[in-house]
Order: sequence, then structure tokens, then C-alpha cells
Amino acid sequence: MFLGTYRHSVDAKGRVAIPARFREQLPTGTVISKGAEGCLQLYPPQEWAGEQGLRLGSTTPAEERRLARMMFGAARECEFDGQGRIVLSADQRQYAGINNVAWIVGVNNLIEIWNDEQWRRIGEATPEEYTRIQDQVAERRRAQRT
Amino acid sequence: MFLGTYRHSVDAKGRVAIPARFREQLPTGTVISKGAEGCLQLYPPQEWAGEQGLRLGSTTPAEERRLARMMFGAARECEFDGQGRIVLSADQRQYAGINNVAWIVGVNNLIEIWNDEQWRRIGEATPEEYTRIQDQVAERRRAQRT
DNA sequence: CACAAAGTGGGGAAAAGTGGGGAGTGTGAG
DNA sequence: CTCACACTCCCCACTTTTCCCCACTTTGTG
Repeated sequence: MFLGTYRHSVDAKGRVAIPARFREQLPTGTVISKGAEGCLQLYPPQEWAGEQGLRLGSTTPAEERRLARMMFGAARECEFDGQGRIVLSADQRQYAGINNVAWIVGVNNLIEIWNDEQWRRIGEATPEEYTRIQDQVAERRRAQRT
Repeated sequence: MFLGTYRHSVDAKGRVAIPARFREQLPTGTVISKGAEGCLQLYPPQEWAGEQGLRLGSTTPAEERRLARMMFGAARECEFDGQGRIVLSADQRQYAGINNVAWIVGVNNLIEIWNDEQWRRIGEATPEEYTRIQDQVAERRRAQRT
């Protein structure tokens, strides 16, 4: 279980330190890829396995081909250096709009990496917003259950 | 598992370096052929075997006959030189529209090779596009499950 | 306050990618 | 039959990138 928000610096080589609390829970085979709303996501192996159903073959429909290319093309296996850092590729940094600072956020089953500005928008919600969103999700779930 | 996107140059002799990460996972018997949307595809032996269901016979429907001819007719076994490069034939380069630059993309179970312009269209999606397509496929799959 | 752990930054060796020369092979024309 | 040309493949040399290691700073803890 990944919890908490950390603000780490990204150096000129594109390296970011993953918080030690998270690293302890990340076995080899962890994958980083692009996520929704312009963040990057770290999938522990068991979470990534769920995404593997997407395969290319002569019978794969066009939509899935497109998604597979984007998803896997943007992904890389995480390789930690001696100091517990991973390298964000130029492509990944551009997608997420990350320069010198990254916010690393534990979101229960996976980890997200955000740029400064975007994370402020999401993380600094007012109590009113927070309440509203919680109610919204509760409503949706109630609707789906029927 | 093949992950990531690499931009490599194609020299005057039609040679492209296959990224070392991919090469390690490619035993002899790897096949290169034409793929959908104008890309070239590298099949590791076990994946190529999966396509062998496509066979010609007196009962094969016309469409499958067409596909089989194109796929197998265009296919060649990959041969790596001492520097880990393969040669793209003039025919293959023309099909994929490749001149001096090729994008080599790992798509989970196989590898694709794209020209500059086409890959930009597919790979460099904005966060909004990416989010939309992800949701679309998820929705489709949810619908199919019922 | 001291020690340990975590994060940050940079230098250098090793690996990966790029480009070109030249030997070997095959084909076609003289 | 021989020679010239084209093509392929192998090898070497150079450039760029990656990654591994060391050292310093900062933060947290006993």
C-alpha cells in the first residue's frame, strides 16, 4: 500500500529518487508508463500483470492497437541505481511536463509522478471541493450497482 | 516483454540498430514482416508461431488468403550484424516510408518499426487524447464482459 | 547533539549507436 | 570466358549515451 506525497528534485540527467518507503515495496519488474491526466504511473509487477492482456496479433482491433502502442511504447521497466533513483526518459518528462521538480504520490495500489503545477491543482483541494467529489463518486457507485 | 520507444537512424545501406534491451530478448528465428497502419513488425519465434494458424488450403476464405500472402510473402528472418543491426530491404523501407530515421517501439509481445511522421501521430498523444483512448478501451472491454 | 538514513550532484568507465572502408560473392555485359 | 559493376556482409573506428560509483548535503531519530 502506497501512501503520502513527496516533493523530490529531478537532476539534469532526468533522475528522481523514489521515496524509501515506496522503494521497499517495489520488487524488480516494476514498470513506469504514462497515465491519465498527464501524470506518470509506477506499476508494481502484480498491478502491471493486469495490463498485459493487451497483445498485438493479426486479429487485434484498431482501437486496441492504438492503445497498446501508446501504452507499451511509453513504458519502461524501472531500474534503480545505487541511490534508489530511476531515470525519467526525455519523452516521459515532456509528457508529464516535469523539469526540476517532481511530486511523487502514493495512490493505494500504485505510485504517480506529477509536475509542480498540476499537482497543486489536484492536491490542494478545498474542503468544499473534497466533499463534493466524494459525494459524486458515491452517487456514481450507487447508480452502477443497480 | 518489449517496452519503450527508441529513435534510431537508418544509414545509406538501410541498416538500423535494434535497441540492446530488445536484442537480448530476441533469439535467432525472429521474423520481420509488414504490419497494420504501415509499420514493420518483428516477431520473436514464439509469437510468430502464433500466426501460423493462418494457412492456405482449399477451405481458406478469400480474405485470409490475401492476408496470408501479404504477411508471409513480406516476411524475412532477421539477421543481426556484429553491431546488433538489421538490414531493411528497399521494399520494406518503401512500405513503411522510412528514410533516415526509424522509431523502434516495444509493444508488449512484439516490436514495431515506424517512420518519423507516422509515429509522431500515434505516439505523441496529448494527455487528453491518451486519457480518452484509455477510457474508451476500458469501456469496450467492460461491455464485452457482460 | 550525534549518528544514521535519505536525498542530491557530478565525474568517469563502459556500453550502445553510427558511419564508412574493403573483402567476398554473384550477376550481367562485352 | 573474362571483366566490370553492384550488392552484401564483416570489420574497424569514432561519437554519444548510459550507468555505476563516490562524495556531499539534508533530514530525521535516539
